[in-house]
Amino acid sequence: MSAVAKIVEPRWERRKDARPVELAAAALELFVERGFAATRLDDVAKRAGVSKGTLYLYFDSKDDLFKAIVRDGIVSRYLEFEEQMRAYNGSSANLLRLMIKTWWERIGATKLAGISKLMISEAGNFPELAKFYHDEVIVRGLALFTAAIKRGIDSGEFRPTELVHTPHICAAPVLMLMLWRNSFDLCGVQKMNSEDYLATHTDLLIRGLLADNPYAAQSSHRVTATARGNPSTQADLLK
Amino acid sequence: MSAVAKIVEPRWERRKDARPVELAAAALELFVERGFAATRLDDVAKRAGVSKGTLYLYFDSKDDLFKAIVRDGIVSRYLEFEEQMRAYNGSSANLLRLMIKTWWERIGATKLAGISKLMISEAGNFPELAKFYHDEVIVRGLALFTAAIKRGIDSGEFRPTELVHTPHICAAPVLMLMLWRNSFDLCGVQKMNSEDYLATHTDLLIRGLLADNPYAAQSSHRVTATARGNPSTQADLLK
DNA sequence: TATCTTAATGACTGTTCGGTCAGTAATGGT
DNA sequence: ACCATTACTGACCGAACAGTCATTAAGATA
Repeated sequence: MSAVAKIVEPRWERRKDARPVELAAAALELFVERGFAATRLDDVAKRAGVSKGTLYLYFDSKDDLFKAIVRDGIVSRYLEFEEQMRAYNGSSANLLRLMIKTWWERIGATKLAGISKLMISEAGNFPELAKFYHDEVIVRGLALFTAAIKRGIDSGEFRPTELVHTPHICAAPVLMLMLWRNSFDLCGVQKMNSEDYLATHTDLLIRGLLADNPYAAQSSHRVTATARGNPSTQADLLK
Repeated sequence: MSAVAKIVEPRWERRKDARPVELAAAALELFVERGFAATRLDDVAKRAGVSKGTLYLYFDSKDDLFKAIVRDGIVSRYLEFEEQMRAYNGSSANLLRLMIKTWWERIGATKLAGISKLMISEAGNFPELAKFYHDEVIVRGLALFTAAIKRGIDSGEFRPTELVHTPHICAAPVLMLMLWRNSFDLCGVQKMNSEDYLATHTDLLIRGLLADNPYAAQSSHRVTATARGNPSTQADLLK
């Protein structure tokens, strides 16, 4: 009919390497939005730009897809993270700031944050996976906080504190923010300002931990005064 | 056949009033355990001791059942709670302690705590319900914390603090504990000690909030020393 | 250009589960 | 004791969806 040369688009491309990660990314998004059971694999495939059959070339089952997302979603990033924290040699208060900041930037603010919502929602249906996540993600994360606090206590910067639950308390507000952004934040409710929220948390936390000798009191003032995003302080954080 | 008088058990009883609450209770348990979509209404009915048909006499649909649970699960308890907090006239630190303690006893430690997990999981699928929950439960709860903190600041007991996010930080660890007990706690992981966890949280929080003048410093010491379940302090909490 | 390998498709199947309704029996009234 | 009312049952239906597989075509090889 037309004299114009017809560019024939191929109906699909072969992209053996890219498919699994694209499928996992699409699945994570939908699982977090709708929940595991309520997500249809046809929709996952569609979002990844393939057919459902393709999904089954790379994952054995819906469960397998879920497990794959959790298993290699977070664990991989830990080694580097742990090393970085161990190498830090500023004050313990600033180490805590750095940890929370880094956690937020590398995980909390990304799509990966949805995994924590997923695990909480589905722990009952995947007990062995929940155990894995607990041991490999939660416990290791808490250990970092424990080490940082202990470091502060040993140096006299922090007052002696119970070390079993305090790390949980350090993490809880960050986790809640991650959950919030994947639930209420989506639905017509005014959004949370992550930066201010975390600054408030960190200030309150450090103030709660500091020993109250004259030196600490001075330090406490400095921390409070510079907490709300003072650039020089922010720069200091990265060593 | 037998000479023994046969007691004929009725196959079922008419209990028009009890059914809805029993069904809602059974549904809440299963929704929290397995998630909304993964829960079969046959199982809900079975756990409530009725058939699926009966469920549909009292609830229009699965969605309706879910909404009913959320709507009249928590809201009803608020008036009394709010009044109690308004009437309190001890120190603001102890008001905060009382709030957290009461929240935990009345909701956190009960089956109702599961509702928060449910709402977080299902917010994406029920946006209007999430909005309702946000406005009627979360905002009102945060308002109580806001009022308590403001009270402390006005009296000079607490240092001046940002009031938008701080209430969230007060609530986050309690909420996390509620979530934890309905997810990881179930699955082979060592259980959290709620009492100690909350004591640690409260101590840290109050220490973070207190103004650091001589009086506050003294008070701060007292708080830390008596925090871990000192009976006299615990008794004082109830006015 | 012809041939071969295999990534990708999408129609199909079996099952699960939300929702319905005709029938049954518990109970209150007379 | 009989009837009228209605709470409750459970077999049934149809839609939705996880998982399969025979077929198609992209693109590598020579």
